[in-house]
Amino acid sequence: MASSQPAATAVASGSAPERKTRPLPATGKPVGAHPKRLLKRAEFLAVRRGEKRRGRLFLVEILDRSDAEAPRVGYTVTKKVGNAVVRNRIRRRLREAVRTHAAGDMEPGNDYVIVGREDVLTIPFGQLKAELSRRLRGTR
RNA sequence: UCAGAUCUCCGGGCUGCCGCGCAUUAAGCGACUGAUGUCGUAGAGCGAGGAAAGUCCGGGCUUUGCCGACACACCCCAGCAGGUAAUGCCUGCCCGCCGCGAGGCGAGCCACGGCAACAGAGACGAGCCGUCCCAGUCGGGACGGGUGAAACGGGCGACAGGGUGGGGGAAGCAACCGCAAGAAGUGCCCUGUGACCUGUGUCGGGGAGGGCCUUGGUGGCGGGCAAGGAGGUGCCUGGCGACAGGCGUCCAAGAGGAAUGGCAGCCCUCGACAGAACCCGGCUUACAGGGGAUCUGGUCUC
Repeated sequence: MASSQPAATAVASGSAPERKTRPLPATGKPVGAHPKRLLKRAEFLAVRRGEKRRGRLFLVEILDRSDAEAPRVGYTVTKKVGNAVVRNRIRRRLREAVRTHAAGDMEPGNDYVIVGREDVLTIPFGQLKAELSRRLRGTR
């Protein structure tokens, strides 16, 4: 399964590529804008047919829409990971990580669905950003 | 000072940067439009809870039904009196049980049926032993004894069915209304000899279409929807109290697959349960830690 893949442990040890596609300004201010969202159930179901990249923190599904429009992203947090407060916090952390860091790593014409797992709640935000950015680029 | 009871309040704070939702601006800036304007942007403002939860009760509101009356069915409630828009909620009192106490708990109508281990002669209807009295035969009565939770006197609201009294039409914001779009097809049945009209029936009244099967769809925009209301609070008046009345004063989340977040720094007691979804009133359940008031029991000192 995903948790047994060496990629997950590579991130935990900090040896993964740390190149930032959107360098932070000298002041350390986070920047960026939210990408377009996926909202409808049919859209989520469509993305399930695409490429799946499993990981310790989340599962990423990617579907190429074969057009040049801006990338879109949807978030899924199942009830299995916790109550409403926990699910809200996981989704918000993922959204913030995408906005401040990983949005530039998404390809135009693609739809992304990020399924958050429980560890998103506790991992340091820097690791979350790096892992998310790396998984969206597809780097192993 | 310790232990406890009841009621009540709070439930991380501050600063900076970035981000989100809502409304707003003597129309600041930009774009579009013939135009009222629309969109973007920029400022200042506001932005989850005491339980927002469970969805267990009660209402508002909406629709359904052409309406009204009565009966039945179904569901709910059950000491007495009161409060409330209303309740299964709240208050007072009575009764029962628990606690030294402050207090706490109660599923508390009626009659009938049923049940009671072990022990015990005998357990819901009878009677063992002893004494005494009447009768002086059968027998009847009183007191005492042993067993037991309970023995002519009760118990059983986590035993069952029944009755009485009181209350209730149903479905729910994915209700519902408007706009746009889509679909409105085919066959059968009943119908002015009255089909149909809330679960059923009857009566009065209304009344021209009503129903079944099949097919498609589960969707878009706006309203409902938030400056709120049976609202909180202070004082006064009435009341034991719940509460009511009067005067003053304070309350600006409003999404729509769903905003209230992320990071950094500092501080403390190091942060529990937990996320508004039409709106209120209750109940129940979850909860780290802390504050206040009143009261009870003990201990110490004077």
